Amino acid sequence: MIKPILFLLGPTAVGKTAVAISLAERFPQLSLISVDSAMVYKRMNIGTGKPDAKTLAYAPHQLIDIREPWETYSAADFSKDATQAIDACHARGQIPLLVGGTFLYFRALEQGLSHLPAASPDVRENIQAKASAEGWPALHAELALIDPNTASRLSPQDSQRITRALEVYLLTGKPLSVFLSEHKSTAKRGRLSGTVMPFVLNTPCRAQLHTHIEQRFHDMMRQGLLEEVQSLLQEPQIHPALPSMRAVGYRQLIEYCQSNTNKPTQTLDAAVASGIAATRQLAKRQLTWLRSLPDIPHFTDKQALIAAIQSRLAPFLS
RNA sequence: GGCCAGAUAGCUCAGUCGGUAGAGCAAGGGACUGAAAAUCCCUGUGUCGGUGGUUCGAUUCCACCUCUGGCCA
Repeated sequence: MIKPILFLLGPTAVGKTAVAISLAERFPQLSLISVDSAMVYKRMNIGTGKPDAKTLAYAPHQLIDIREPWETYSAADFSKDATQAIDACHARGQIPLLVGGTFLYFRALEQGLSHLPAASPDVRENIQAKASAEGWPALHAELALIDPNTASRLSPQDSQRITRALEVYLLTGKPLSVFLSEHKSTAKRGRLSGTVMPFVLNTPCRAQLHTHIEQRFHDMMRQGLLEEVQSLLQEPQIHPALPSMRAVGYRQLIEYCQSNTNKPTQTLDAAVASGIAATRQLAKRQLTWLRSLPDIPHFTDKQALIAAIQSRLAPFLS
């Protein structure tokens, strides 16, 4: 008996959520699971394009609102949570539909991750401190001594990956590249208990996506995105360096709020414009992921996509 | 109407003491293993406002014109 696992992926602002919700309305057997690194955060609603409370009430999404904004979430957390959610879903006799635009999460879920140590805030803090004193190239050089393989594929400026590679070594005494090659040799794929059926919702053309992005950002502003950001900033545990606060739109409005408290160095219009640009850049990176993913059926029309998913699903809907 | 300052990449501007030009941002392509809405790599031909003049050669100097700001009437 095949257990289907639907994937619906696509760039931001193409309307994935709308498709997922209309499928969920049509087929009660479907159960939605969000694949989104920003929607996991509570109280980050408008800027993440999260469905509103009313929608979530009749089309519940799992893996939304599962973290505080000052907490972290990771591809590994997602992989574990999503696997669990999928299994639970199958156990109830439902079909999971995973929707989102965080491609690393999809990949981690489908291909698995190496057995690496979890992030350590202390270690990262030390690395960060050293970097601000000596610069990233110095740490890159240090990495080259302990893990030349990893160092050679990283830019001397790639703060995030240099941090991670050093962290893995400091925590285990083993180079990251060794972990990665072990994973490759054991090739533990297919730990997902089910058959992945992926679909892509794409835009007919880039210009149209850009238009949607711009309109959507203005809609978010009308819905009170600035107020949402301001009220998040009120919370004592929240500060701009958090991963959650670096999310597209939030980061730019935070910069505006902060420049504004000291001296008005930036206009709100400028902040909005740079938020829109950041969203376009996100979409561009997502499109790069999509191009690297072979053989997934693409749709630019929502109705056609819904019909395709429906027919793929037909054998499983009794 | 007069005077002054501008007009150079999609935007903001730099520059060429005359040898056809370059930054930031935007944009495009790519990478991606516990922060991924993150982090990083690569990509710069544009009637240098228009028309004439000087010159071997003008985006650069000169004249006129057009447009935009500012000041004076």
